[in-house]
Amino acid sequence: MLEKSFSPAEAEARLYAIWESSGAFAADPTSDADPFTIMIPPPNVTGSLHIGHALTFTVQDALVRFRRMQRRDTLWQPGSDHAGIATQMVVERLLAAEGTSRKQQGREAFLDRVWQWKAESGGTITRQLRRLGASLDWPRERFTMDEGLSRAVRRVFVEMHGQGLIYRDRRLVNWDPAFQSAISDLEVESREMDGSLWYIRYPIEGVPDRFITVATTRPETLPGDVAVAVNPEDERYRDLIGRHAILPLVGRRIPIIADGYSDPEKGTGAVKITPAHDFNDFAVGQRHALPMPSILDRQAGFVIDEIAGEMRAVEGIADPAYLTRLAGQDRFAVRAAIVAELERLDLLVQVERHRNQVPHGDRSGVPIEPLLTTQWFCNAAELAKPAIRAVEEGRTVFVPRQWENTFFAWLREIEPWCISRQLWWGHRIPAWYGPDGQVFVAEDAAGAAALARTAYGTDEVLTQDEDVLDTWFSSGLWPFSTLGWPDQTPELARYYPTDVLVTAFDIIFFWVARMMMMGLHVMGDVPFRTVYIHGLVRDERGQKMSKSKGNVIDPLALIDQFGTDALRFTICALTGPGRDVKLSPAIVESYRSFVTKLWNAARFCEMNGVAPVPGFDPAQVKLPLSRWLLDSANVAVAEATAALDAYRLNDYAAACYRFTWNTYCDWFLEFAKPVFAQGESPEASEIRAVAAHVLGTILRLLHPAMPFVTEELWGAFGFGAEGTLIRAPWPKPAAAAEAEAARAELDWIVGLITEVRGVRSEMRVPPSILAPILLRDADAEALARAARWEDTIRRMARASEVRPLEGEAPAGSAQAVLGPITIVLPLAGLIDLGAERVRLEKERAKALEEARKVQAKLSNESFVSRAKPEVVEENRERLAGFTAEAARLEAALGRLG
RNA sequence: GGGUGCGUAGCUCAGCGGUAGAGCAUCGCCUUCACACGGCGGGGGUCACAGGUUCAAUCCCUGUCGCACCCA
Repeated sequence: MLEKSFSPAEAEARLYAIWESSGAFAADPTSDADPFTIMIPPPNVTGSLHIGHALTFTVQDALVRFRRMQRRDTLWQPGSDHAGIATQMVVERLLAAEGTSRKQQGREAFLDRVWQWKAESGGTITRQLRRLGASLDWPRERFTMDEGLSRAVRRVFVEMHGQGLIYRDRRLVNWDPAFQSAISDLEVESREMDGSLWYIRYPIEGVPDRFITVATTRPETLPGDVAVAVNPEDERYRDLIGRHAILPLVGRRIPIIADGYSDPEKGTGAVKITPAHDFNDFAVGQRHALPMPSILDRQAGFVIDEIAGEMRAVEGIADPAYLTRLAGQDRFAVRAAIVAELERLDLLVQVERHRNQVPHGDRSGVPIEPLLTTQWFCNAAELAKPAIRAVEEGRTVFVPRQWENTFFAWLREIEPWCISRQLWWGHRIPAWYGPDGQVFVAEDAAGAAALARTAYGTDEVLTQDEDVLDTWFSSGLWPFSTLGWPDQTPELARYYPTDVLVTAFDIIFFWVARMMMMGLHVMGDVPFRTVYIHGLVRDERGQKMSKSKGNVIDPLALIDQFGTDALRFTICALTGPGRDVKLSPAIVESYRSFVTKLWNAARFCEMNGVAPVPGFDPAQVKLPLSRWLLDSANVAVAEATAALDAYRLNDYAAACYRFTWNTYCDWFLEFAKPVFAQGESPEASEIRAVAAHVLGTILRLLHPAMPFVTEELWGAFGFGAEGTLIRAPWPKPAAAAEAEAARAELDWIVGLITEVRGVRSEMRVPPSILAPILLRDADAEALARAARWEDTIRRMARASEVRPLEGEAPAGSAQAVLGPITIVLPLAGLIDLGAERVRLEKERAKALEEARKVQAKLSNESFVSRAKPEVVEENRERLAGFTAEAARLEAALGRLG
């Protein structure tokens, strides 16, 4: 016997263990079934399961379970990435708490410590994914720093270096002073800040008392200025072009140049140019072949080494000793000092309050400093071309389609990708330097040594590049490195390209684009055929969840409270393509009712002897009720399948919900009750068999969304051994015999019951009072149906009997119109005849209003002549229907007296 | 500033040329032997606004307003 209620916690742990230990999640490379592959977007090894994970992994698991049931050889590849910066931060914090540091420990000891941390704490999210029911092929779990994946990284690096797609360059990069590492454009977020715009006047060389005033948000970079730029069209400054200004505080002469970058409308129309500390200025500097002295170091402290030689004292304008004293100070202290000195020298014209966008490191949270350094770059523009083409040609398709524009927009104007990071945790760059600085790129030290021997003719001491690669470099290889590449494994041949990548839009640039570029370059084919982009999880007010807002919802807390199935079904029900999901505990609680409803329906079945019948053939059923249910189930199966095929999880959930609750529970089981009450009869045994069959269909349909409760019921009913629903075949529609007739009959019964219930409820007849149902103007077929279903009608419509009306309707009856029939409910003394008159008049008015609208349409000459004939015909029928209904209601009113 | 998406019942959303729908919430009745995490019934919408196309517009087009997000 099923327990009175479902206990999620107990069932989840038990069933997951059965699935996992029985190998139910395992892909089978030797299978001859069609493969279906999803690569997990590898979560950070430092991560723990948050609600966004719950969304994306629920979607993935639902798709995987669906395809597995469709007999596909399913590989859902698990794993995590090493999260260079995040992980290094975590371990550095640990060291700090122990009173030591990364630098004190040294590289090797530090890396040992990170691996130790990973072993102890790194598996959090993989444990949590099991609670979500995720059916990942765990024995295949990979980590981006695994030896195999590291080998793939080295191989790709070496190959691409050989092809000129990876190179060293001295460029301006986004420098994170907190991490003291370069970061990529994507790891920078601009934040709007309250700042100031400082107007500073620079004296013009050789023109006493003439100044040019520049406006800047970053006065601290002034010592690095190498020019003042004005727009060539700007009349105000035309005569100054070609002259020189004297750089305040420094004393160096800098040219006044003409460049379109300078916007006459902004500030004063004259801008200071600091190529080593601003991306726009860097471009100007390149155009005009200007020097690029740096005045900030890796800690964003002030340094004068590169300008010291050109500092000179100029009376009232520059004093080298002042700048020298500032050396070593932080950029913000230097800003204050420089502003103060300019003010003292009367070179500060004014200060305006100014809102500006300040780039910040997305992880460190500190302002980013553009810094001129030598780094490794990847020629992303070149790699982007095949990726763009693949999407243009539909070899990879985004769902929903509009995200392709986002993808294109970013790839079409992509900058070189800075792939080196000044960190220790990550894939060390496979480049070695000879004594003269010559670089040798090889997969290992021996390979580099061989190259060096060829170059030098002797064995020289080589030192490996200190830096590591951007984590996304290894993540970009994920779809094939996890399958064994560079080895040509059976898995690689079978599962690449993968079928679908599931992720949120915020990761299109970071990861999707990089996998596309790397996959096409290395494998010569797209990494996935479909990219399904889902929304983000928000709170019930639509706000993005964040720790600082305090509105985060912990998925594990929801699971503890309501069960995994409730959370998963909620997510499915709310996940339309590209739609954000607004989640709250209350909504999960309300969907838990559905889990409970399913459980109770099954329990009711069990109590009534419903059990799977071996060899049951749906095509052989005779009763209209059986045929109607099977036909309805076919519709549900078709809807659910189509919705999952189209990644419409919400439609899938709704189709299952509707069929289970509104059809199976509300009508079918109610209709079945009188039959079950008969005990043993051929009729009852057919209904029991059909009930079991369709319950099995429901369990299979719902399994991708609610794996645990469905699996539990599957086992309890003996549809299969415990834990085998996960591998049961996905249901297919199977035509029910004479479904049309069955549907007509059941629809009529449903209509009759609904009408009677409505009248009784509106006339406030208590359910305890039974009243006859008298049918006026009913034809033989209707009367036969009423007779066949009398028990059911009596039960569900609170009727004492159902029979044709003979003679006149008893005085004081309530009436309702059902097609050509008028339903008469003799309730003299029980109802308020005035209220009944009002009710009937309202009904009649409604029918007349509808008839009037349709009539108006049909009276329109151009409608009749220009609309499609079937639409015109349809409206003629509607008019006839409403007119007849109004007439019957009119007659009913007449009978009221 | 450029782009994308969205404004439909109190809330969350579906519909997308011809009858405006669901879930939740709400109201009324019902402790009927699966389920009160329930059953039955009801109310509730000038489909943001203004033009246009069309026999017909919530749906297509244009513009306006509002909200959200992305990029600069």
